[in-house]
Amino acid sequence: MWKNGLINSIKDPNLQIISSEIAVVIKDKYPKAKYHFLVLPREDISSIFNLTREHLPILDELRLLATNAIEISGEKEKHFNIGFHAIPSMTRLHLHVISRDFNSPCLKTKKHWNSFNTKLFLDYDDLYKELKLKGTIQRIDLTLAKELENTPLNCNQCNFVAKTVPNLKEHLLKHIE
DNA sequence: GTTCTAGAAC
DNA sequence: GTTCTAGAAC
Repeated sequence: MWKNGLINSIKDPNLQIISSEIAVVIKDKYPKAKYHFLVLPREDISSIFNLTREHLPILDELRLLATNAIEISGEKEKHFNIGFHAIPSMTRLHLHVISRDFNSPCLKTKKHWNSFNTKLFLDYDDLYKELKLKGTIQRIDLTLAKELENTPLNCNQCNFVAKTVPNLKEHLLKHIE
């Protein structure tokens, strides 16, 4: 089943960037930017909705490995989005670590873009705070989710609004030196 | 999550 | 006529 793809990827040493006793960093199979890593716990936590306060130390570890992976890439951490999808498709909790260029042939749809550039993307710090405060992560409202998926294609680096996905991708190239 | 592709949009 | 999006996949 495709939903289990990530769990198989963890086991493949060829895909691993770095790992610890607690978690593993792999390259996303379909990277949506120049750098796109996933940080997954070894513990079988299926998604953000299964998290409790007991897992806060694991989140700390995921965040630490995210920083390590970025260091290996040679880029600056401020050029990355670090967080979780509010509506994950694949099982096994995974922290996205993605460079803000979004320059990749695998970025193809409006939903792809909006999943990283609207409230469909939960910043690590915000999720961490919610978990600490409430002890659980609230599921996003389905109607709101649909609205967010259909948000106009706003550039993440200026106030340009693209008409189509190819139009956005062409525009994003201007922000790359 | 992706692939495929019908038909909408241009 | 070509580009682009969006829904089914048994």
